[in-house]
Amino acid sequence: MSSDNYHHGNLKNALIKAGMEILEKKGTGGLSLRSVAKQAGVSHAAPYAHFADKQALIAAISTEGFKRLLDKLEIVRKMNANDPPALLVEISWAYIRFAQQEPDCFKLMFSSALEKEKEYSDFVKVSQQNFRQLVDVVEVCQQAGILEAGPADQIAVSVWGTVHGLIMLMLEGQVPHSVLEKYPLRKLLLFSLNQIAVNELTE
Amino acid sequence: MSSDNYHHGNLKNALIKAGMEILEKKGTGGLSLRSVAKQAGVSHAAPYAHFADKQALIAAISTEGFKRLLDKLEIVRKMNANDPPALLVEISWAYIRFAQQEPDCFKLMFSSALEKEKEYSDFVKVSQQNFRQLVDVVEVCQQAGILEAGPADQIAVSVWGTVHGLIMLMLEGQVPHSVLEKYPLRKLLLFSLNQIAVNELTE
DNA sequence: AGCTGAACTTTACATCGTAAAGATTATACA
DNA sequence: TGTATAATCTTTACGATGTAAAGTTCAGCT
Repeated sequence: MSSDNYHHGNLKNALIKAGMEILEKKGTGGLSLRSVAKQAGVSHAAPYAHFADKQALIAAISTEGFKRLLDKLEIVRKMNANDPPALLVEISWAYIRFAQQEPDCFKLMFSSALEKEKEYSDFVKVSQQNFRQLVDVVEVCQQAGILEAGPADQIAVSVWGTVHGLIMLMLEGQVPHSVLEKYPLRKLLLFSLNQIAVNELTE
Repeated sequence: MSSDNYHHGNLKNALIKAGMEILEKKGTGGLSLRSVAKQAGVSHAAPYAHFADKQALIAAISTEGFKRLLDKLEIVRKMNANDPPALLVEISWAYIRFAQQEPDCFKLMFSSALEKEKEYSDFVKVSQQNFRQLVDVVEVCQQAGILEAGPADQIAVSVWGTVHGLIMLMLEGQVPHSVLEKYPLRKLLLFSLNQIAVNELTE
């Protein structure tokens, strides 16, 4: 807090924050250990006091991204708790919006952890939390009769995959322009969700 | 052909091939320009005679991966041309199998090109070709009554997203073990496709 | 006050992408 | 056929990167 040079006090979190800032400004390409250290105002080897290697820092940044995503989804979930059709649509839409607003962070979250089978237990934990929330939503929708009965975890994977695949193809520029001109992203999402839902979801 | 040191003869393709080999053996982390050059038996700067920079080589490798995927899908498409339900299932399954067999190549294909808006026209071309094939399959399935009528390109995005998202979440280790133990991947695929299909798809 | 260990810096090194200049070969044109 | 020119490849060089090792500073305990 007071001292300047040594014992930053909370360098670990400062590095994660610095990493997210660089990710926003410079994208994945600019995310080097040294640049993160510089952004946090410490020497280039300082991160090694808190992270085993670059992968570990990346994992921590991904975990932070996951937490932010979780928070956003949670808010949407509470706001639409007693309107299951809207819940399904809006939580999916929030997922997509997050991916659009922080594309580099989002891509990092889904392209890092398994590099080596190092556990990164925080990452696994928040990932599981995310899935559990999704299963909850599915169960609510099942009880409301807008998703078919059956194993909620299996349906959750199916729904998640559909939404995740859509935004991924989008971010990678795989969805042809001709399609995007005709149907805005929100329409594509609604359409895909309607493939899954038993009753029609509308705006 | 004959001379050894200079004028390799077909270095461009040799580099692409070398890149795919390294991708299989060492994964994305081992894919450096220098390692690719060494694998092809040339000096580390030789690739610059054929590729503008590393990104361009990566794009070429991705394009080659896309071609291989396209070939596999084409074979499956021809084998199941007059059995639409099997066509839909098997071409999706082939997509997933490819991703499982060459995960690093697959991930590269869907995580590179847009780095800068450099055109990489070959990549765009083969990507469009892939989408067109998918639209064809969708239309066949619509005519057979196993996919609902409507704009085929929109449905194609939906189907592709579903399959792509499923295997992506899988490769990134996001699908909980508990789910995988209960339902093998093929079952999860069938389940997801059945969410979309109007008539039941079976084995 | 002095010891100990954690947090941070400095130095060093191998590897990376890439630029520049030199060497070698193929090709086009006289 | 001989030679200029361009294409292909090598060599050398440089800055940036990840990381190891050793040195420095500081907090807290005895």
